[in-house]
Amino acid sequence: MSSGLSEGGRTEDLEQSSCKQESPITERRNRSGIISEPLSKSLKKSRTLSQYTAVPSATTNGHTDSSAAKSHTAKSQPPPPPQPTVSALTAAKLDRTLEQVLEGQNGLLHFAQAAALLKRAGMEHMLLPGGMGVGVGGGDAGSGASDLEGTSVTDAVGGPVDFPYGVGGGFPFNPGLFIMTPAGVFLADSALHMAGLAEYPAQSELASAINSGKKKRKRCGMCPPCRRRINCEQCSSCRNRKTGHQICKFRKCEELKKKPSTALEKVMLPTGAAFRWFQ
DNA sequence: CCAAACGTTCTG
DNA sequence: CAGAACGTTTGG
Repeated sequence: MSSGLSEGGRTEDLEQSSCKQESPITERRNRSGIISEPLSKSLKKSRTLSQYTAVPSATTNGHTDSSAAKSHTAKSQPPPPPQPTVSALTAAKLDRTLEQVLEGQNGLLHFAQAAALLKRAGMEHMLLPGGMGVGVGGGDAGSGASDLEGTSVTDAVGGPVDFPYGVGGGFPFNPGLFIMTPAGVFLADSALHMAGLAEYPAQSELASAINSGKKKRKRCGMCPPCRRRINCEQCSSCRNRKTGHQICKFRKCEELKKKPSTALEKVMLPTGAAFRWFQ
């Protein structure tokens, strides 16, 4: 599969090549090792929504579409900028704090991510009543496959194995741990406490913070610009990085381009269909 | 402490 | 209004 990823014949220059260390191009890295600065690491670890939502369509076992998911990710994307936007699936490491996760999604928590967190916190037994073998927490989470950039994230996290909602004929997580709102799914406070993560800001806090526009927003990590991993080095932002302190224009998150107020209104779950606890 | 990048303010 | 510059926050 390593090579089968070629997106139909796209000119996979820069972006893809970064997966394969042999980037002939300017692998310019500053002293912190950033190659043309591929986003903050935290983002690299986030997962795309499609990774979760792609499953339901495949009825029961999501194993079917590793390819479907792929084409899904490579959504139509106007290729205005110099480089093509390859669906560089962001690496998935569970090694994140709740806050990071929360904020990473504009304050909304992917319940999959929440689940992962809870799992890390040793709550898998509660999440998975039947104790279905979700072998995540163990190996891959920590040592991690450290980085499945470009590899099929499906295997890593969010895949049917990792995140088997809908697999065993039902949602394996305890609904009570989550709070569903039109704006997304949050982790219930009780869950936070149980997981020993209560110290993290409650969603309400976060939400309000975001609402008031106080808190610095973060990239969604899912939009094409976010998935871009290299700077164009041509736009004004790139050229004026010294003084501008701005991310490459082509990498500027679409969510962040919007006004903070409208950002929250946007539901992260396209249809909400993915969250039917009862079915 | 430093780099990266978001938000705000300034300027054309 | 768009773009540049600055101030500030955030994460390593």
